[in-house]
Amino acid sequence: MANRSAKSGGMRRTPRQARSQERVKRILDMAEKMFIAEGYHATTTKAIATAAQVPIGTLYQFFPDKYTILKALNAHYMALLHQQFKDLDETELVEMSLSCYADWIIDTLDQFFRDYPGYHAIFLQVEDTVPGLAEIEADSDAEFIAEMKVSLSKLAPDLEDADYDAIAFVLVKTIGTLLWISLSQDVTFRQRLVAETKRLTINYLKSYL
Amino acid sequence: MANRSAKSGGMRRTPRQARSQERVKRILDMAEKMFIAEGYHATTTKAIATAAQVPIGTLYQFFPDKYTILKALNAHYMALLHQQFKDLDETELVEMSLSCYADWIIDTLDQFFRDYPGYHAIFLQVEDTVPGLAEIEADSDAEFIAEMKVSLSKLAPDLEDADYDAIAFVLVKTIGTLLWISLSQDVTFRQRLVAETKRLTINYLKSYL
DNA sequence: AATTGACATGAGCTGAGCTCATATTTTACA
DNA sequence: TGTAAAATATGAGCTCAGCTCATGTCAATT
Repeated sequence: MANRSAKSGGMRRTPRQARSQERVKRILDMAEKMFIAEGYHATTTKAIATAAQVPIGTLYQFFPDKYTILKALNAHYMALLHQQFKDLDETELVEMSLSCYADWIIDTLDQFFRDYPGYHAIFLQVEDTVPGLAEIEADSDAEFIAEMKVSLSKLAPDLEDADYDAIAFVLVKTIGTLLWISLSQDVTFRQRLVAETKRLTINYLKSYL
Repeated sequence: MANRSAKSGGMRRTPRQARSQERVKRILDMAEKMFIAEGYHATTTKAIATAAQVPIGTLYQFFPDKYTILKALNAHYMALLHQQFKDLDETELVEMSLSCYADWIIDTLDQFFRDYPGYHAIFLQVEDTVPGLAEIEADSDAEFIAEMKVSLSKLAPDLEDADYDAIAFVLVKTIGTLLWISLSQDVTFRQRLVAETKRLTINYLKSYL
């Protein structure tokens, strides 16, 4: 795994000596393994320190808090992902069609998720701050999806059942996400996002007619 | 506010007597206020109990844990949202165009968010399990958006700057969300979702040409 | 060899979530 | 109305996770 000790994001003290750099690396590696295996919340800082063969005090000498360990892992994964996308800027972009560009972006992200399953394993659990809340929200979405399926089959017949499943799933998740995010934007951009959500939705639906 | 005491989702004991129902209502009302004002994590169960003028033991007699209080609030909001959508099924759906349907769905959700700002206030903070992580992820997305903006302006000139901003924002968030969610689905549906993401993206982009 | 600053250590502090033994109130029914 | 059973009430205090800090050891620089 790549050298992480150079990263200074939020760290309390940057390890200068070789031995402490080694220790920081061990802490991060063990934390990653344990977050994947047991989950972020179930993994205690004491357990990380023990697994990394480091006293708890040493861990806190470098990391001000438990969060920062997770943030360091996130930064690491994000750097890996950025690396994947750098490749395009190098090649000739101009000759590419929009379709190709879209394909390339999506395939690259999809590939990243498959290459680094630890990213999903860790941050899926982190999302679930409140044990069971994510599941409940998924159930709630499932209801909306089921309702939209019925509406779609009336508004646009002649499609396969699997199509309605896919379309309703995509729309519920997409619309929900975009409008949710729009709430954190300033008014102007917020209204634009609502308009864009409609545009996105309508053009997607039209492609099925 | 609507009667919540009837909800039994995850509650340890269903209050039968009027006095305890009143207390449960007070707990939920105070919890909601405090979650909005101070945030979920910063609000302690002791503080909720004190504000609701109820001993801590009483709170835990009805709610097995702090999470369940939040889940009850979520269920309440989701019920309100479902209520909004029920209206459509009543009216004649068949005569509606797909465009109208999309508009209606999006406007309704947008209106819900405006009608109940507490929902966003509470669950935005809950998302931020790890203080600052959401911000970091937003920053990371901002980088991707900036890069995509450059690519788009090369692939599809003749658009306003604000257009590139909106398109890149929408695509980064949408593609990221859909592919992320797809990881939790079974293989068949997962592949379908990747295909749908491409379809969604391409049709949206084409609408700008 | 000495001085300075980086590094090491783990007992123990803090405070949040939650329990449980005991007391009181309400309900059910003869 | 009396009484047994069930529901409700209570808060001191337990557990345990995150984190601190006083006291030391080691490494680098002169």
